[in-house]
Amino acid sequence: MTALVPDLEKMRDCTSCPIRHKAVCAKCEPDELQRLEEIKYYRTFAPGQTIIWAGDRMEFVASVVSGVAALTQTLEDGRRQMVGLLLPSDFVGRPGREVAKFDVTAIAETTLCCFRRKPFEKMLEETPNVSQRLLEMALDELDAAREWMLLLGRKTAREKIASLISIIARRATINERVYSEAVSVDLPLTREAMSDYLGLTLETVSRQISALKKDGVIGLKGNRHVVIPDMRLLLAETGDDDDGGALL
Amino acid sequence: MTALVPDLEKMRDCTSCPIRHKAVCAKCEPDELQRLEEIKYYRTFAPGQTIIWAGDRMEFVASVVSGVAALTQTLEDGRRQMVGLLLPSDFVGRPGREVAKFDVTAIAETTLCCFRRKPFEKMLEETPNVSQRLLEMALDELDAAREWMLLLGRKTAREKIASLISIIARRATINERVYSEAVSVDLPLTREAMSDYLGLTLETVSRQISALKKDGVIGLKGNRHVVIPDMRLLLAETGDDDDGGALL
DNA sequence: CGACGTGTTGATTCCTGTCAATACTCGTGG
DNA sequence: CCACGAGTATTGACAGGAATCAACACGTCG
Repeated sequence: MTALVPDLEKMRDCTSCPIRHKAVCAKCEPDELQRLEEIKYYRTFAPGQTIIWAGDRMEFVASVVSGVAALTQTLEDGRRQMVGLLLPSDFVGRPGREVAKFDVTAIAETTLCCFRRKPFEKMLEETPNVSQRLLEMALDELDAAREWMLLLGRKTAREKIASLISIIARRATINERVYSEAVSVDLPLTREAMSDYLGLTLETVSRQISALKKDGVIGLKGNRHVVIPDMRLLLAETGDDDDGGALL
Repeated sequence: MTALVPDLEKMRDCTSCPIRHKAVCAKCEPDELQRLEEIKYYRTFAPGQTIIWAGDRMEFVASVVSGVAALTQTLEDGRRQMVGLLLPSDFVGRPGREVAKFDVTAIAETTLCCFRRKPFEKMLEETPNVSQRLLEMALDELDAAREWMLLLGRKTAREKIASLISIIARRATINERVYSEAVSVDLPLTREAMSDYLGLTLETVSRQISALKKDGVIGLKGNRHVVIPDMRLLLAETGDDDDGGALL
């Protein structure tokens, strides 16, 4: 496991950062990177560890460098909904807000590149390359959130599962896009995390995964590894139109 | 009705615009406003009229000046989900995207202040006052979308209705915040539009409204007008914690 | 008046949640 | 080495809430 954790010492230098060209700093010039380096520090969280509690004062904003984290909300009686899945290069926190609105929890071991909030907000004002990149990212997030609203509001349990798997598969195979060939993917989520994400119970998640397996749409190798014999079969189960619905 | 429609001629001048201090132009200096005036034009849409179809080329982005519009998504078999409710000062369209991703439909008579897309994108790059304001608005929208995800994924039909009414009531009474006194509100939505927003059928919406009425949580004056004898009663039905859940 | 859009209410079905029992996986420690 | 336990996952029985199908009421406009 530790092999996947970045060497924090080496990463003081932004130029060798794995998310350099995708994160909020993507558009920065060398002198702007230097300013960022002055206000940044790294933190690593263990799986299951809470990064931020809703209601906490936000001392920093951050980029996810590696790992997976969840943005969740909870109703007073305990019902929980994941409202965002944070992957490497995603941004955490909301500039201009004092107090966190959502819980942030590490799902896998997760390393953040944190920026002290106040200086970062100052940079936002003075550095269009940062604010413009953040704007792009926020608009992308907004589109993703809206896609997810369709899933939560209108899709059946089976369609939700098929959508989730196809999204993960799609992201895992961005490069090797051989459409009709078998693809195999690791689910970075437990059944419970999936249920939080999809607005279902974990029992229903489990049942629908079993059903998709029984119907030959997917195969299972262990609990977290999925084999997709024919992506088109899976996409046909998502309820989206044939272009795959542009989900993420 | 026409009394509510702004006089388009008078509004060539941004300084007298009703949304001047809330829309994407809120932070602009006089010279920047002038640049905006050069690329803007007004359009008015009748209730029910489609403003943009998903898949259309986006020729413009816009601010809602008056009225109400809906951002919706549709599954191939016709299931529909509203993913945004656009009120005066809200922004329509996504800079940097060629093709619209969602349908935009006028619910009431709606006037837009449209900006030709290409020149607007150029301004975004050159005018931090615009891009920073748009960033703020996008982050607010993102928070609202995430609140809505909790509602769609985890709330019961009754809680959804109570949440919707309390949000509308809250927005309608921003100034006169006498908490325990009766409030009355107009719902700007049909039952069908509510069902699209809440991820329910219109029958369920109707039934739950009747149930809340029977339980004395709300009163009805005609179909579109709601009286709330005690806001705390209504808030207790939303499922949120007692602070009202910060929904919008 | 009749037609249409809108809204209400009823009967029934079925999908998903709930409660509960049972496997499986992976460490730890005897 | 195996037993034990905690965390995770599967499966079953059952109940309940919302969807579906259908009939009917209300208001407006021609």
